[in-house]
Formats: sequence, structure tokens, C-alpha cells
Amino acid sequence: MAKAGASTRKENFASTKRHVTSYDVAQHAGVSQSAVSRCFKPGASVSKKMRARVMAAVEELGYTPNAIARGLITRRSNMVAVIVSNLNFYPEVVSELSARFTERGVHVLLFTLDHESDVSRTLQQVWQYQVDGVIAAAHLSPDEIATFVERDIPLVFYNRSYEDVQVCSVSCDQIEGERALINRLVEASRHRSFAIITGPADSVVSMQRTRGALERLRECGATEVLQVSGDYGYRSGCRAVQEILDRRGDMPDAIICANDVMAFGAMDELRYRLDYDVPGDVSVVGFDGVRAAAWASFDLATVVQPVESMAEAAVSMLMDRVDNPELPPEKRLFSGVLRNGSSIRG
Amino acid sequence: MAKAGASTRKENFASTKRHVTSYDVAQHAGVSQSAVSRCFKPGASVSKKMRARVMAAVEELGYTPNAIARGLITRRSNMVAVIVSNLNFYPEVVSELSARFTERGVHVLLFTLDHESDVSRTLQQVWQYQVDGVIAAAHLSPDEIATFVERDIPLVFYNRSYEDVQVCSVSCDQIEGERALINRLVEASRHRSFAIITGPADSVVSMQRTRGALERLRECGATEVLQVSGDYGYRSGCRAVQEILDRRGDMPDAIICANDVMAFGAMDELRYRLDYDVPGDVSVVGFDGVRAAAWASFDLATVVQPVESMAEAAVSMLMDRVDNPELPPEKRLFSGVLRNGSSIRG
DNA sequence: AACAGTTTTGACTTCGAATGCAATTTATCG
DNA sequence: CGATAAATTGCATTCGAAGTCAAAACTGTT
Repeated sequence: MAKAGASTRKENFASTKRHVTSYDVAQHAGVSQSAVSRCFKPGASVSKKMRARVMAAVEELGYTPNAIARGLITRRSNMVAVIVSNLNFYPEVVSELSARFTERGVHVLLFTLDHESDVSRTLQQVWQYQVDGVIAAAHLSPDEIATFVERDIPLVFYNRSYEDVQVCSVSCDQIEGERALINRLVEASRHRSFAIITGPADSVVSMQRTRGALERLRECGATEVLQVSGDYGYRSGCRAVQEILDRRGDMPDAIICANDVMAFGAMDELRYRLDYDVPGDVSVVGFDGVRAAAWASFDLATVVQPVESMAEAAVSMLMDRVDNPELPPEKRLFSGVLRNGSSIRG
Repeated sequence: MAKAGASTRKENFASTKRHVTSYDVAQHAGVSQSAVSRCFKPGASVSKKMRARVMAAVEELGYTPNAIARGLITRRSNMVAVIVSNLNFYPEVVSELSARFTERGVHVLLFTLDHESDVSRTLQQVWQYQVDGVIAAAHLSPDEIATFVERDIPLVFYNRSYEDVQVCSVSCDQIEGERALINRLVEASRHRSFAIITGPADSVVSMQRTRGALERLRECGATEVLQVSGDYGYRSGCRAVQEILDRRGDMPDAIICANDVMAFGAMDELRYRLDYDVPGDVSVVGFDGVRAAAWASFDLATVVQPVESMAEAAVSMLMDRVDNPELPPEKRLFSGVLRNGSSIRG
């Protein structure tokens, strides 16, 4: 970058002058402030000579345009809010979204929710920052969704879909995925009794997965399906297995978990505390396709959500509406990819 | 919040007027814009009557202060940048930082780095957004650090320390932690031969961990220490074990991994592909204390970094310098907590 | 060289909220 | 009650960049 000499000079400027503004640059280059501004606007009409002079001054003073000031006048902050609930904080999703936005020169204001009740407070913050759009991987009430419409702020849900609300979303087909998983189970071997470990009661995703599983199981003629509830965490997977044992007296042929992490808990509990063989005695399946599903310890049969495609879709869907607010709401549904793992018997 | 009636009214306003500004509120309440502004400033001098009138108008119009405009004049954006490199994206850290900042009414602009080379581009972005401070969980060059000083932007490193640079940092004592781990190893049982799986060559943290291990091993009289390199990923843990086997012909008594995830890879490779017993034949230790370390499949002996304390420390260290830029740089070093796991023999 | 046509350029205004200062109201006390 | 101190309020300006529009500088043509 800058050589030592230039660096020293900059330092001096910095200590005397608080912030270098476009005015300073203009003065230094002997041009108008408008000219400086234009040099930073992509398709603007600036002569070569002008651009060169300005850029020289920019270098010398170490000028950086102030995005805050720019945002004020252009009414485009180039920031989007990403709202994720802390519980199901999928790092891949956040980092993938962040990367995709960065590619487009858009910056991510991250909001994590500890409790779903923080939503309204969070939204207050979101409004203040004049973000150009919002990606929500959390549950919003219809009222809250309505405020986005009122304020003309594009909103895209990630893996949350709302049946009766016209709103953008990108999701993985939970029901289809779960059905595929059940198909895999019944094809693989004669599983007769089942248990489902659900996610938290307020998780739509969990409900869909559970519903998909139940539907398909019934269609396949399974009559014996025990349901116990978990919270998506490892420990709740362990506890759920205990509960299954308590309620049934023995283990079912297969345990269907609403997510991978609970499946890990379930497998570990079965193998290490209850001394069952997975998949010999019990098959276990999950949902999500997190990294650890492919680890040899688990080699879990699950549905891999196409995180990259989904993130890309969410980002482009959002940015399309930012550029053109007239676009109608759209729901994009991706299919998950079945991952065969040795956690299924047969 | 607002009843249905009010909501409808808001909607009408919204459709006629682009954004509700403090001027609109002022006019509606029959007061000056300054008054409105003051009603939103904590310790300002406003009479009860005035506040009531203003707030009524605020409610009625659905006004939200514009943080962008505020930031422009106050020169305080109430945003901080959090820079993390994508590779070692520790979700706990990011979400913990985010929560701590949110508590203080500060917002997080998230920057993820795919390659370390993106740093300078990222910093350009950071300058533009006039963030009040930066938390970096990534490597910056001394030149880059210097620009923070020039620009008077407080910077706190998370788990990166620089020996000769005066800069704020919050870290876990990698060397001490690793030494404790080695102590645990030698106390537990007679381990004679060792292998170390390091992290990426450019990771300072990995270097420190390796150094700590080597030092303590030498002090304990270990002569046979093989070093192979990994990249912090699960697969690299697997590969590293193969490499150890190739280079030695057999397995050492203990494998010391620069992080937990590689330790998982190593354990799985040993158990499921090479048919070694862990810890019977080989002990494995990691570093970090991620969630999965406590899972029964691994029950890994490791050093748990006190993420919550560290995040809190980083946040308060940063915000202290934002409020008082004169504070001198400070390095805070936390001790990790040894986690005993059954991945160690004895 | 003079003219119309095209680029470039600069003066001025704008975005929305915060603040110093002066004007005004209210409270306090002899 | 009047005078003075104290609290409240409004006016005008400010932050930094971008856009509007008209003036100025080029271009090419005859």
C-alpha cells in the first residue's frame, strides 16, 4: 500500500484534521466538491484529467467516502439486516449470507434474538438503521410482517414459510424431505415401530418435518408412532430417548429426529448409555445436513438442505426487491438432498 | 402495540408520506423540530407536557428516528464492525458478541473473510461505515493495525495477540492451556510418544498451542514428538492421522490436536478406519471446548475457552475506548478451563 | 473563425437529526 | 408583587455527500 513516507504524512493530517471530507479533497485538488463526489459514482461524467487530479488528492489525504452521509441523501444505506434466532443459529447460513451480500457490495447488520420476544425491540432497531432490506430466519407475527409492507422494506424469510401471508421466502421443502427420509427407512428394512423427536413447539419447521413424517408413516401403514418433544439441542436428544424408553419399555425400530443435533444426542444415548446398537437395534435419522452428520461417529442419514443455493436465492430475491419494490412476493422452495448414512439398518 | 384502528391510520400516512421525519412530528404536535429531537435524547431538558405531546404525535405518525442522520451529526454510528475469518467462524463467539453489543444498544456490522487477502478490501468498507469500533477475530498486518490508530478507531483483537504491537486484545492463554493439557496427559498414564496436529501455518493461535505443547513435552522429557499439519477441519484431522501412521509406521501414545474439530476427525479415523482404541491405544486431546467435545461419542479432553467472559471482556474493552479514546491499549488474557474427558487413557 | 452540439464542471440545495445560543416561560424568594 | 434565577423552547446552523441545473469548456463542422 502506502510507503513509509506517505504513511507518516497521512498520520500528520489525521492528527490535525478530524475526518477528511470530500471538501478537503476538493480544495486540495483545486476542484469542486461535486467533482469529487462524481469521481466515486460509477457511471458519472468525469474527464480523465479531473479523475486523475481528484484521485491523487484522495490518495494523499487518505480520503474515504462517508457511507453514512451518502446513505442519508441517497436513501440507500447499502445495509441489510439479518435476523436470526440464537437457538437455531446455523453458522453456515449466516456466513453464507454474509459472503453473498458482500459480493454485491451490501453490508450485513446482524441481529441475534435470544428470545422470540425480542423481536419487536429488534425491529425498532432495524427501522432506525434504514436498512435496504431484511432477511429473517426467525418467526415474525403477521402484524410485524405488516409493518414491513407499510414501510416498504423488502423482507425475505429464510426457512420460514407462512401459509396465508403474502411474503417472500426461501425454504427447503421440509415435508418432501421428511417423506423421502421415511421412504428410505421403509425401503431399507422392515421398520415397524417408530418414534419422532420433535423440535420446540413454536418452530414451524419442526412442525412441518413432523407432519411430513407422520403423513408418510401413515401412508406406509405404520400404526405405532410415539411422539416426544425436544428443543433442537443435543441434550434434548438424549433425554428424548430416555423418555421413549420410559414410555414404551423398549426401543422402536426407528427414531426420527427433527434435526441432526438431536439425532446425535439420541445416537449417543442409545449407544453409550443404553447399549443399543445403531443401526442394528434402532435406526436414527435427522434433518439439516450439518457438517457433523458426515462424521464417521455418526454417518447420519439425513436431508441436506442446500444452504448455498438457498442463501444465494434469498440474497438475490431480496436485492431484486430492493432495486424494484414493485416485484410481487415469491416463495422459492428447494428440495433437500437425501444423505444415505449408516445410521439406518439394512 | 397499536390497535387495529391506529394501524390502519398509520398505513394511510405511510402510503402518502415517504418517511416520517422529526419535522413531520414537530408540525403534527405543534412544536419545533428541536423539541422532538430532545425527546429522544436521554438526559435532555424537556417538560412533561412537551414530552407527552411529542410522544402522542410520534405514536400517531409511527415515527422512528433515523439513525443514519443522527450518526452523521453526532459522529457516532452506534455500530461496530466484527471481522471474522470464515474458516474459524466460531458461531458461539459471534452470537455472544452480538448479544453483548445489543445489550448496550450497539449494532453489529458483520464482515466475514473468505481469504485473509480480503482484509484490505474489507477494511475499506469498514472505514466507509464510520463504525465506532472494531472487533477483529482475524489476522491484520501491522500496517493495517496502524491505520486504525491514524483514524482513531478503537480496535480489539479476539484471540489474536501481537507481541510487539501495542494493541488491545482479549485472548485465552493458549500456551498455559496447552501445558495444562500436557500435564493432564502425563499425569494420567505413561505416554511416551506423541504427535501434534497443528492448525494452518498462518494461524498465530495454532502456533502458540503447538509451542505450548512442545515446550511442556520437552520439559517432561518427551523426545519423540512428530508434527503434522492440518487446517482446523475435520477431514484434515483424519488425513493427519494417516500421515502420522505413514511417517511412523504405528501410532504414538497420544495425539495432540490444535483444535477440537481436528481431534474429532482424528478420533474417528483411529476408531472407525484404523481400528485403534481411543483412549486404549491412543489418547487424543483438542483445544477450544466446542459443544461437541462434550458429546458422548467424543468426550474429548480439551481446554474450554471461556467464550462468554471473553466476549464480554472484548465488548467492554472496546466500548470503553469508544467512550474514552485516550485509554491505553490493554491485553487481557483468560485462562482456559481444563476439561477432563475419556479420550485420555488412564 | 463562428456556430451548434456535446461534455464537463461548479454553485447551491437537499437528506434528517442534533446542538449552541438566544428568547421565552416558569419557579423561587425576599 | 416584583425581581432574579432556573428551566424550557425555538431558531439557525451543522454533519458529508449527492443531485439539479445552468455556466463553461470542449468537439467537430462548414
